[in-house]
Amino acid sequence: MSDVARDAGVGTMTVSRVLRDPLKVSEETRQTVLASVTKLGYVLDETAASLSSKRTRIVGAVVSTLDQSIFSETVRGLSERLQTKGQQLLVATSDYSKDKEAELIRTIIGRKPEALVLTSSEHSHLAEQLIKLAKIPTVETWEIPERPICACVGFSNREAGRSITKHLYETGKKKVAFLGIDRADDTRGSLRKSGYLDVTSEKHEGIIELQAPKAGFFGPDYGAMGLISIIDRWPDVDAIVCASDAIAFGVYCEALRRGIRVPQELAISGFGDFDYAKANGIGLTTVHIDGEKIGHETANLVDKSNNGVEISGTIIDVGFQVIRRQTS
Amino acid sequence: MSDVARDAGVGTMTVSRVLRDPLKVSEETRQTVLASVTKLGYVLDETAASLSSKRTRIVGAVVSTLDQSIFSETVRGLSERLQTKGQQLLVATSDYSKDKEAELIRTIIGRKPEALVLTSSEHSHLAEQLIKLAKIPTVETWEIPERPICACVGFSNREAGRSITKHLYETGKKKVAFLGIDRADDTRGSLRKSGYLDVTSEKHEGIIELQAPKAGFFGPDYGAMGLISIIDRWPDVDAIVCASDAIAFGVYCEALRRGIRVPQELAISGFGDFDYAKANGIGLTTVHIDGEKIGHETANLVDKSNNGVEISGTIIDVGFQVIRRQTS
DNA sequence: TTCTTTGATGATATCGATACCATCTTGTAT
DNA sequence: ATACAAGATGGTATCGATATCATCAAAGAA
Repeated sequence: MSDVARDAGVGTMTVSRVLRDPLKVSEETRQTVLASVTKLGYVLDETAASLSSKRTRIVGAVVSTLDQSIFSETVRGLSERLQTKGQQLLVATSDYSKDKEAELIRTIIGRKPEALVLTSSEHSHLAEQLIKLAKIPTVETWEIPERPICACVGFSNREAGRSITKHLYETGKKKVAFLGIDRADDTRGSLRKSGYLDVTSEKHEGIIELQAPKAGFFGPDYGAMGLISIIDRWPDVDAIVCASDAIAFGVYCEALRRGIRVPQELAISGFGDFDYAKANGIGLTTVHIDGEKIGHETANLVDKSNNGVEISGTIIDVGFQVIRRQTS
Repeated sequence: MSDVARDAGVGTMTVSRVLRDPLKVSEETRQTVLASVTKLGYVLDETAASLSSKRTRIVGAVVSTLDQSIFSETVRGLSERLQTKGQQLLVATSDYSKDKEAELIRTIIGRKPEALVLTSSEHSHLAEQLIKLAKIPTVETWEIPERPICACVGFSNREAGRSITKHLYETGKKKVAFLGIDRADDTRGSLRKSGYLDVTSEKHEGIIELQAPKAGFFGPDYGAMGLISIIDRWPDVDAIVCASDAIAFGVYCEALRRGIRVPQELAISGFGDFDYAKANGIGLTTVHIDGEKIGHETANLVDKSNNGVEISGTIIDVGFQVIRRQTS
């Protein structure tokens, strides 16, 4: 920066102002300085700026996974909107592990982010402690926790589970099963299951929870496998609530292969409403979640917080929507 | 840090060593210091550390999109492996725009990343200039550019386009069309088209390139729309090479709805081999790319570069694989 | 015994920007 | 003509770690 200052014949503070707060500098000086900046190809060092100003302009995010489109829409929405506010996103993936999440949070806190975004709603004790100690505004997403750490943007996974299950019963189905993946630290998944149980409680039609991910195994594989198990154990099941669209997709494809008529013989519902579920895809009955909106609302909260607004306690419910398509 | 030093009764340098290079400190002192660290909940300030040591431990990545699983696997593989080396990933999405990419590169360079990863293979002049001036080791991915900026990890999209087109002809198809999306700055997509043209050149069966993304329009929608256009213009087309799995997916679903028999009446091929294309999904004939491997190899290169190895000129070809499934 | 080596530790300058305060000019009100 | 406000600019301490060099003790070699 002092090179630029020398070249332009001004002090470093003036250069700094031109780049950060141009209106505080006279039009003439500004032009001279900008000329030197481009001439020398100077790029401001944000590392030094962060240290000095105590504004890092970094927002940290720990997401469970980026593989399924489910969170990547949120990440995109978030990142996109943060960029317009001059903030940047530091992303890490926890693979649905609370311990890994805590470790990542520690690392990220070292960067002194101005906010932290999490896609999980339950955290290890260590993680919560770290966040509190660092006093970083935090937004939990994709669920509304009973006792949020700070703010949250999400919806009730349990209520969503209830709604979609009710829907299947309302179409006249009698034996509705649930198919999910049993991941130790995936609270949202089990909340959806709870929702299913709320509705089906006494009847207890059938629940299959496949073991946690095997290497090289994907949503559709679990769906195919799950359908086989269910038919095997409860031949009279006539509808399946799946914990995700990816699983539902597998169930649907396997049903097609076996010549099972959907939805006449078997109704299928998913969760998330990804692109392939939509009308021009397989036409899957599912629960629509606006992942991008979650990202946008989160970015708005972060921005508010940066402007000095206390966001702790804020709860934004983006809701969900049961969408009936051809599989029910 | 001086708080910790005081609490432990040592100098700040000793605390710094305990955290960065524990072997340089005696066992006893190390324990005392670590005790103070946990007691005070101290987390090292990476911002200050970066400024002082000139090692930011940040790697920047500008990806075209995170929506389609296509790049997110790469991002995951990259991020995962970088984390084990103590590096963190700063991600930004360019939405397939060269100008936006250049702008993002400028912002990221301000963070003084130790390496830069790009998913596009063609860049604006400004972007290349910035990278060269900043002298940041850069890895271009998902293609092997004719004249790489520095290093690259990818494969030949054109060759892949050729292979999949050949495959369709070899199954006995006579009229093979191409269906893609016309995005101004998507070089990889047009390389695949070139590959198709290499094989089909004189016959020129038919090419449909739909207009660039409309809001709320997704891969499957383009596929459905594209199939209709193709049938309309060239009723005798008996195979379609799609520029992506998402498009192929839309074509397949639309074909099902119209009662067109796949592959007897119409063969369909995709590109990418996403989860839903696999055996337990729709069983799509496609070109398999190991996105995660691209991420891993890229991380390895970045690591080498950090250890002083000059990576400029390195070309890693991860290849591709035509996979025949039920749609051809 | 003396000299050298090795390991552990500390003092201090430094990284590159910005916060804060001081200075100086110019314009306007009295 | 004087006083004062407002705008433009610069000097310097500072953010919190680390690089570098200095110091000192203990161990081993001559």
